[in-house]
Amino acid sequence: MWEERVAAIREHFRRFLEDFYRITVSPPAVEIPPRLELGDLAFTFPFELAKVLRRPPHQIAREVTEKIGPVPFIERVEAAPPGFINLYLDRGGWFLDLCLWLRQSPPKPGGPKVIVEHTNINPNKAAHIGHLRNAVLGDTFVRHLRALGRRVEVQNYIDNTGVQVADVVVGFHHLRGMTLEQVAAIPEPFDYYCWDLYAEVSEWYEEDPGRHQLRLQALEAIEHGRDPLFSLAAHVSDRIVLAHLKTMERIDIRYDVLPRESEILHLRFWEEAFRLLRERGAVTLAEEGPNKGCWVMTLPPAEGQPEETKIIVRSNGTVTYVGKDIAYQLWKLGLLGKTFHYRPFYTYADRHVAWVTSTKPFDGEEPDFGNGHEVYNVIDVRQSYLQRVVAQGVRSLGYEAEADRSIHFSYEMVALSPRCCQALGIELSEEDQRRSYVEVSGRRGLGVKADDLLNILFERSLQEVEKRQRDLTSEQRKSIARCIAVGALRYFMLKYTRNSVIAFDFDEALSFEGETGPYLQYTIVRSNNIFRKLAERDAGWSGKQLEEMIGHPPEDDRLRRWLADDKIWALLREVSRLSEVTGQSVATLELSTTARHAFNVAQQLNLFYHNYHILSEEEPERRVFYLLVVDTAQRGLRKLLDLLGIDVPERM
RNA sequence: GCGCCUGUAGCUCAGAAGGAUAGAGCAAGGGGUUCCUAACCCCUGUGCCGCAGGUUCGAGUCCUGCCAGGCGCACCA
Repeated sequence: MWEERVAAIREHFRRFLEDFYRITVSPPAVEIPPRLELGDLAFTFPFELAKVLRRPPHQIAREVTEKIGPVPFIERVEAAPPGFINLYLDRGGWFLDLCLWLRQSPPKPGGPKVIVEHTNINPNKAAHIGHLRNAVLGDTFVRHLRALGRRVEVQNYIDNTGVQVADVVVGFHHLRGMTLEQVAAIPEPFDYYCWDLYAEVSEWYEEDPGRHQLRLQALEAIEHGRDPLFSLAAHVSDRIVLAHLKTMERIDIRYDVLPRESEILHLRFWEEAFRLLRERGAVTLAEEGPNKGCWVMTLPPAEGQPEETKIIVRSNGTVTYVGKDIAYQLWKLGLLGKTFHYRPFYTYADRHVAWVTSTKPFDGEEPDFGNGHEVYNVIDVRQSYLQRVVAQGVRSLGYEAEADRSIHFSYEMVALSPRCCQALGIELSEEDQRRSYVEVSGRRGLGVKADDLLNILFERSLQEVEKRQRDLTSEQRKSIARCIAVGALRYFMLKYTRNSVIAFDFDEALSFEGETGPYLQYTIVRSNNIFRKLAERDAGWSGKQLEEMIGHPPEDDRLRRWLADDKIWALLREVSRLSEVTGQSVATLELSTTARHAFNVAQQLNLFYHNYHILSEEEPERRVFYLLVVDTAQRGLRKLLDLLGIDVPERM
């Protein structure tokens, strides 16, 4: 509700300025004053107008406030030195509109399809905290888009034929000498087993670099379907993908489709893309120089820089990673002219199905994936260069608009703080000790596994729940603890801006106090108890009283008087910014904006809870008003938590 | 060498598209529960906003230079 209203106010001022001063201006920028005494909105245009009109800003501000007359949604307008114009909202009308707005049902999905690709973990080891950041950002972004009524498809790309899987296959076959049957008999958690094996293989290679030959052989066997390595690779990657899906399901993250490298290969996506690239001159065969014999793409030169070229096809005829990625990106945009078949891979607890790509038609109805109007790739910042190359590939085929709609949702990595390394018993080199953080490395087995972190969070929250909820069953307490663990984790991953490196620290990640997920959950649980107690104590309470007050507010000026209380108004105004803030989050891909806003609302609601004792309020109408304030704030906060993927338990 | 990012309180981080007195959380110290859950609330202190110039009525925010740190720039994925 915020943006339309503010737009109307700005437009009102724009018209006034044009009529009154006979000038042409765009709607003036509006901001929120630093303190509530200074109003709810503020203009600074008098400072700019001062130059044009050659008059002091404060004089202009005073003149405008005197002459503007009634402004929609605004109760009064004041000029403040040295030239601000402060607007005070009509609190009563704003509040009632907010109550109604929060009762609207969410928009139905429609319009052009948006594809969001996230998670993309190599299927050769357990997921770690870095992957959690990716998945949480991606999933939260998806929730934001859906809340805006966008039609969203969630993809999780699986590189099941790459070196990382090959390395684990080498580990099983050559290092361990295990057969497929023996590997299949390894008990869960299989992804943990592979985590260790992967690190072991990496070390084994280093002892004798000649062993890298085995990796190449494995890659070749996997690509050409030669057993036993091919079946081993399929077993490893399928089983680990399943483990990843289950890990992510623990934090309420689901996927629609898993496009796999193996099908991209077998359906010859690259060959088709290569044909297009050659036909349209996007890649050229280098006849001379160091790249002789390679097909290269030229990147537009940065100003004053020499032209850059990127090798797409090696001189031995094999395609590079970027090349394959361009083919895949073209498919996502519906520009390849080829597509996959699909079969169900995993059914979630809520019956939602994650499909996986296939080369053969499915015996039943196949969904239609890909062909997105807009594509977001959630990948960490280290891939920025390659993502630029991919977009350039699309662009050089002549798809300018599609390249612009190929968006890299980049974010910084999760690293390990020195304290965290100590806690994990990791010995650091002298070089690493000097750093403020150490990069997570699957190859070195350096990292915190996602499931381990979730398990610790669960245990910690269970301890807290057990302290407080003695009368609940063990199952109920566990369910609450799970909910809290998810809230803590997701908020932790979202509270930082995306280009801030998270130096992972157990103390911070496991905190349930202050700016944390559990604080947000607790705020709702506690305020919700007011309504529960009310229902227990007051037989006449049905909740209808709230609707009654919205539909028929007191006819005298009581509502006005109640809302004159800045402590209450501050809370309600903050809640009313919901759509503006989340819109900002989507526009800037900065989801921490939503997270922090939710925290602000929670802080204000806690303050209100603390300062006003609602159930013992004796004046009945005022009590209903207080209840409506709590209800409104709670609805707003719940919407925000939905966007963050944080559920709220009944008690905690 | 080139490109991108970061530098704000003891620590971890926010700082609306330049605006009014630079904020949160944690940590430290003190206080609050016969009451709707103390996973809460209140009080207390700390800032050459990396440094130096510039643009502007106004700069933590924009520009230039420098310093420090991180990441990227393969016929690896």
